[in-house]
Amino acid sequence: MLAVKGERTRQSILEHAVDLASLEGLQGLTIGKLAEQLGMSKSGLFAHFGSKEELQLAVVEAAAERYIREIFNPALEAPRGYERLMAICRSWLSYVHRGVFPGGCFFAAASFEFDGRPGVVRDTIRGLMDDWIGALERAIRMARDEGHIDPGVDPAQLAFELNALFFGANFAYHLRHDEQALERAQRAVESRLEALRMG
Amino acid sequence: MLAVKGERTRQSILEHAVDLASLEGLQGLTIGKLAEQLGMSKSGLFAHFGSKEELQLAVVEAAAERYIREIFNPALEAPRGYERLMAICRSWLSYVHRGVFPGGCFFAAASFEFDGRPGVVRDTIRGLMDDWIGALERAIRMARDEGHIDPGVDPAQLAFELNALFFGANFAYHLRHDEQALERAQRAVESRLEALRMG
DNA sequence: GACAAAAACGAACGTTCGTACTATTTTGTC
DNA sequence: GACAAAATAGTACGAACGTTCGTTTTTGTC
Repeated sequence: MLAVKGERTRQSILEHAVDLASLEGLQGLTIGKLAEQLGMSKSGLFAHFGSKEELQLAVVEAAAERYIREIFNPALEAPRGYERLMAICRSWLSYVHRGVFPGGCFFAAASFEFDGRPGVVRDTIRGLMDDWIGALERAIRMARDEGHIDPGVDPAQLAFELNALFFGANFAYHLRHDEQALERAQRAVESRLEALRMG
Repeated sequence: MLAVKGERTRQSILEHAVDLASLEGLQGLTIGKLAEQLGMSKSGLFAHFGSKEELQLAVVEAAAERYIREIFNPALEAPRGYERLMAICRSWLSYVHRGVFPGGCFFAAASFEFDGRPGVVRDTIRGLMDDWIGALERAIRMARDEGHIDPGVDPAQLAFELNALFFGANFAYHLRHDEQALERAQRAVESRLEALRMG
């Protein structure tokens, strides 16, 4: 339990705001609606952030924390190398299946929402996505350096492909209600990685 | 030139609206902003559609026409089978590169924007995406039936993977400004298809 | 060129948006 | 329990939203 009440309230606002934004988008996320759903006044909520843009930034940060907690950290328990790389992939697909964000992957949605709107929010999202792809590349490089996969593999290329499969799975699962989407992605990931496997 | 003036105006509104929506989203597309950019009155523009939702639906339809015209039809000139399948893939990636929609692929953005919002707009987008994936599957089936690729291929699986690569390319190219994104996608598509090729 | 129909306009509606203030309540500390 | 500080509420604002309606302009037909 945090020391001050303000910080506690702020966190619970953000948890709810992340869920709402994953459904309605960061633009569709509105201070009035958020305050109403939380049973507090617009101005009281507003005071925690000072502007809509600051709220959006805080929401993006909170979503990133949830993302790391739910996808990345669990996978770090797997031993570095091939296993961990595979654990990250499985973790990603299970994260969609578990419905960590009610509207599907927050960052896939935010990426497409903001890719054409210059500003701080866009820059933050881009930075986080760069971090994510970078982390994926690092996991690939580790697997390569441990001698688990073909040394000729291009980490950036493979990270691109894996991430594409994740986004594609999220799309098919959430928009098309394709129940097999996650299995399809899993199958594609496995056959791609198995083909690179060594030893 | 169309017979009636109304229809001409409607079309030019929609062409502009599609561009605007690809940048700001279908929700961010606003009647006032659109009217201002076109130098006409809000009410005059509004009268063409009767409601915001009808405008959104018309915009989605107009975007679909552009999509088919720019991606699909050109690829139909290639002979059916492996060549046409590859032509569709190339066409898709070049469509992103040519900037057919200023904010990146309209349907990738619309899919992620509306996947959590029930309603007619969402249903329409979903139907169009089903059509698109269906068309991709058909092209794959043709290539298979012509004996150009491995007869054991699962069209739905391969269509899923190709589409994922397209969306992934759009994401990396537009949000991350990864200039190599399209080449990466091209490379992934080619190696996936070449591995299936026969004869 | 007359004239009905179609298209575009201008002004206003009620609502909601983000934001700014001031007052009130709640909190943590001594 | 007093008391300053922090948190929340209340009210109001100008702007923008989608929408309605009556008027004016433009169009196509005879």
